[in-house]
Amino acid sequence: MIKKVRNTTIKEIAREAGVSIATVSMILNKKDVKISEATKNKVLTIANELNYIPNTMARSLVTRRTKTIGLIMPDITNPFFPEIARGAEDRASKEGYSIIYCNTDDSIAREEKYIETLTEKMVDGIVLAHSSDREGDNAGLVSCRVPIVLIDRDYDIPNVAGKVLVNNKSGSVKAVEFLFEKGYKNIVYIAGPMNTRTAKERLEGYKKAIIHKGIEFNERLIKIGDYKSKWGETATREFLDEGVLFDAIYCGNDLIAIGAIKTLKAAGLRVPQDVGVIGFDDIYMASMVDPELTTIKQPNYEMGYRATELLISAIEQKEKQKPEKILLETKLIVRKST
Amino acid sequence: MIKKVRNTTIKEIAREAGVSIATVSMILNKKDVKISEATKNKVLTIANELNYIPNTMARSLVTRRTKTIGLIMPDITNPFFPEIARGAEDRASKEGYSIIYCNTDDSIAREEKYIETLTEKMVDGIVLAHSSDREGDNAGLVSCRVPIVLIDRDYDIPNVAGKVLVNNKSGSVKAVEFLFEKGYKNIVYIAGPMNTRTAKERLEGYKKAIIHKGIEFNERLIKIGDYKSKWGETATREFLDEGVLFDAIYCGNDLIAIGAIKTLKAAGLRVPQDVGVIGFDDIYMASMVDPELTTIKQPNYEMGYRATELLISAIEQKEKQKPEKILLETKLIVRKST
DNA sequence: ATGAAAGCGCTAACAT
DNA sequence: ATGTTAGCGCTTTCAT
Repeated sequence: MIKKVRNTTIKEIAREAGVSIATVSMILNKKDVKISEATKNKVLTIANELNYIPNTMARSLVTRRTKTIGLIMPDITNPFFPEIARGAEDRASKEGYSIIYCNTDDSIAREEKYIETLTEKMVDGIVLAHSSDREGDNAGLVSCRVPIVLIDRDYDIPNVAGKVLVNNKSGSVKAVEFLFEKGYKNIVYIAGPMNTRTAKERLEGYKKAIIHKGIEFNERLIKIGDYKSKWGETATREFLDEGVLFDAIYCGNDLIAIGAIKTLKAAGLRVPQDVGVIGFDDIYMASMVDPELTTIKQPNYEMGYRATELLISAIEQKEKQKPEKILLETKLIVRKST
Repeated sequence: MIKKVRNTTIKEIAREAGVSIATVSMILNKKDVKISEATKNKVLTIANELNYIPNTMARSLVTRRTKTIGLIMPDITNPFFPEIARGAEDRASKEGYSIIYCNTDDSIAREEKYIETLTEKMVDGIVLAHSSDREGDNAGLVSCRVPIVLIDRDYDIPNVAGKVLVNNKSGSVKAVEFLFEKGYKNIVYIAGPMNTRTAKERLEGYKKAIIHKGIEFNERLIKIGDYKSKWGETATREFLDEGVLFDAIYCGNDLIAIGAIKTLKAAGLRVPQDVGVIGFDDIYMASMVDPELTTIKQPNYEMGYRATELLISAIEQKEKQKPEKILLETKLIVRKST
């Protein structure tokens, strides 16, 4: 192996300065409760001259902390995650923490393997970001011995130190109200699968908004399926075939919206002139794929940032506190051409 | 601080098995040159029962290796990098390495800070991915004591263990030949800044391709500017105003292409019916922003993957070898609607 | 105000 | 085939 040049050690500094290693250690760690200015300066100068860099391994071995955090997510290549990752890294580096990042492709096996690896590497905590709801099957997490902060998920495991969630309900309200403001009168909703928390909350928001507008809720106005563009196509087709009166579609997520637009255009309808479409900017970050599309954007950067913040505070807390839950608001990103 | 549950140690295993810690260590590290099957099994069983997880800190302290790699890039949020990061992580985890990732925003100061942090954390090597060419100013890198693999850059520093580059010239040839195949006859080129290696190589490729087609190269056919969409707009405007005869534009990168298309459309020209446009899928990953756009895509995933591979081999090599240089080919991604 | 010494958990050379 | 031992570089009581 390529030999690594050996670093200066506190031992060398101690010898050079004519003091003990304990003294050097105290000074370098600013625990200089009772150290004379003279020796302090001497040691600091020498450390600087010798270009001293502390050996984190040695330190971690005794302190049992590494100032490293694990970030587990399905796939950094999915446009949903880079912002989360960036937010996490920004917050972490601010506090001197580093981030080890891991892609699981949503595989439980890989997740468990990573949790073990991260444990070996002695990370101080883990930020966990999933793409989809997934209940149960958290064996790996449950046995994990460091604090965990969940992003966009709301179930309980023993070591959750916090959760950072998105206010899906208020996001839905924003979307529907935007369509009303734009002058659309009859807004239908294509929802995702109701076994997911997000879909439930988004539906609630839709209902709330139309009822608030004085419109009676009617089952015919919504269609429940999955978060795929194919479903957006199908559902839109069904609305058209059933002769449901609508001039705008609110979509449970961006994939559904993409499908809906496709069907509308195929049917000779113009978007947004004939039919308004808006969706939750969810999986594929439609705002990036089509900067012209109006969407409800999730605060991904902030999620990563706040989650990491929560985690660090849990790590550094003297006492274990009850898990904190942060609810972040979405942002309406308006189609430029409207 | 929240107390971390203490792990099983080899000492405990040794006591339990009635052997010495050295024996346990050897067995667990598969350096079991001369260990009886009996004790080997006994130790392995006990280790398993006790749910033993090695303490990487302690190991690293003596081996001086952490099985961790640093990945330094400008910004994971820039669509150019997630694929690189994913490629790197895939290759790394295959070999049991973890990746610490760092965003520099192309700031030298941040880069140097990260190199110091990574050194403290004792990473075994660094993969460095810049967004743009940047000559000189490599103080931080030069003094770095672990092997470095450069992505998409070709300058020399003492500890480069390798470079993974893109074949820009052949990529240009591909782009121009594609336009010829599509029936376009007069292809002009809007280039980026000639102080960058990429721009130089791409221009060479353009020249080679049109000369190969039997067309005489003429300075009026190219315009040199920068890698921005504004420049794409301006240059296209100039071509039109000067009355240069063209039916296709090859753009030095995707931003330029976006600008070019904008100007063409404003001038009432249809793309690709009236004018063909193709660009190098460079900074903003046009293929993602507009899946319909034909582009020359850089092999980003592969860059990350191969760079990490090179790095690992450099790390594990007994002898230092001369830096390896890998040249990767681009891929033509054809507009779906053509 | 400073030093001595124990030990974090492990590897590796050397004994036996 | 297995055990003994000396560190790796640092933090942290406990003395002085």
